Amino acid sequence: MKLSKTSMQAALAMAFLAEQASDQFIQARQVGVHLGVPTDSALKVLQALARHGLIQSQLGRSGGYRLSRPADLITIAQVVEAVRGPIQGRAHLSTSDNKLTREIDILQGLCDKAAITLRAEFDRLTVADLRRTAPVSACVNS
Amino acid sequence: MKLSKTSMQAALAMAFLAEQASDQFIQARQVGVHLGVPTDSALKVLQALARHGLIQSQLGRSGGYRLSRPADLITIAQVVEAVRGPIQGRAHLSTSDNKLTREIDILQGLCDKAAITLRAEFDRLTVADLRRTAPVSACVNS
DNA sequence: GTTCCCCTACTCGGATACACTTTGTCCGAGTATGATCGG
DNA sequence: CCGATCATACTCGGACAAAGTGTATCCGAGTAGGGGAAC
Repeated sequence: MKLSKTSMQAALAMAFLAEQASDQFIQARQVGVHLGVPTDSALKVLQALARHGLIQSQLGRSGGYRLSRPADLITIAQVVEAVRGPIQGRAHLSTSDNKLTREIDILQGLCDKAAITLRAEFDRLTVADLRRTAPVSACVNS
Repeated sequence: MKLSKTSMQAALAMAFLAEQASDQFIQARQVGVHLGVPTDSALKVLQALARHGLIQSQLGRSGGYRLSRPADLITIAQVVEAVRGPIQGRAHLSTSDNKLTREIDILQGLCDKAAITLRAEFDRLTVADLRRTAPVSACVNS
């Protein structure tokens, strides 16, 4: 399984916001500097996260972004789904007039099941876990 | 999780070869017709499967392809890895000079773990299972 | 009848063009804060 | 001293170009089997 660049940026941005005071708004510019990406790119990610309610945005002169709830209540699965859409199984093949529907259905079912397993895996890790210094394997394993 | 078009074609081609007599060579043309794709496309898939030893190829006038071992000894994971490369976790982000290495490592570990889980899921289903008429959920669940 | 040669049908492997997804960048519009100006 | 107005700094949302990945198609080269001709 691979995490796209955008997903990584989203997770790292969330970790960055988690470091700040909970009542302070952080500007997209600062997030971009921290991630080493242009402000526009950071903005895209932050906007997606805000649309899904993971962070709050403040308009105006002293605006910015902050977490909408404690970091340990936000899972990586939620972050990834905010920027990549729902984690779900898909079997890419035009279900043409062939009689292969049975095999395709079986493979589709396999994809669905794998997606559920995958999402559960990503749900075990929270944004707060990204801040811990100790190896996180135990958390994922538990 | 999603299965690419190529992966689906590979799995369906394997299921098709599993239907044939075990000592009979099937031409790429026939596989293509069965899948509803051009012969060239089927050829690409079959060549990849042959390179990884999942099927045997016979050159010459009456050549073709056949399974190299019983269908119940070939898992979907092996088929997918033959055409898509190994199933492994990757965190797409340039590990620049930032001090984000800890967070990136944690996310990379999560990807690796997810990939292992995913591969195990795909290893539970064999090519022979694609031929069964009953729903295969039980197999995947067990 | 036997042997040699050629012809055909197929696979092999790379190369190339196309399509789709992902990524990066830009622009106009809207909003809240602070400063300024007039009463 | 107080309130209205303007300038500023930020977000919002869409649109668009660029890059990467996956997909489809084509071509020349090589190989095994069968048919035909010569002996």
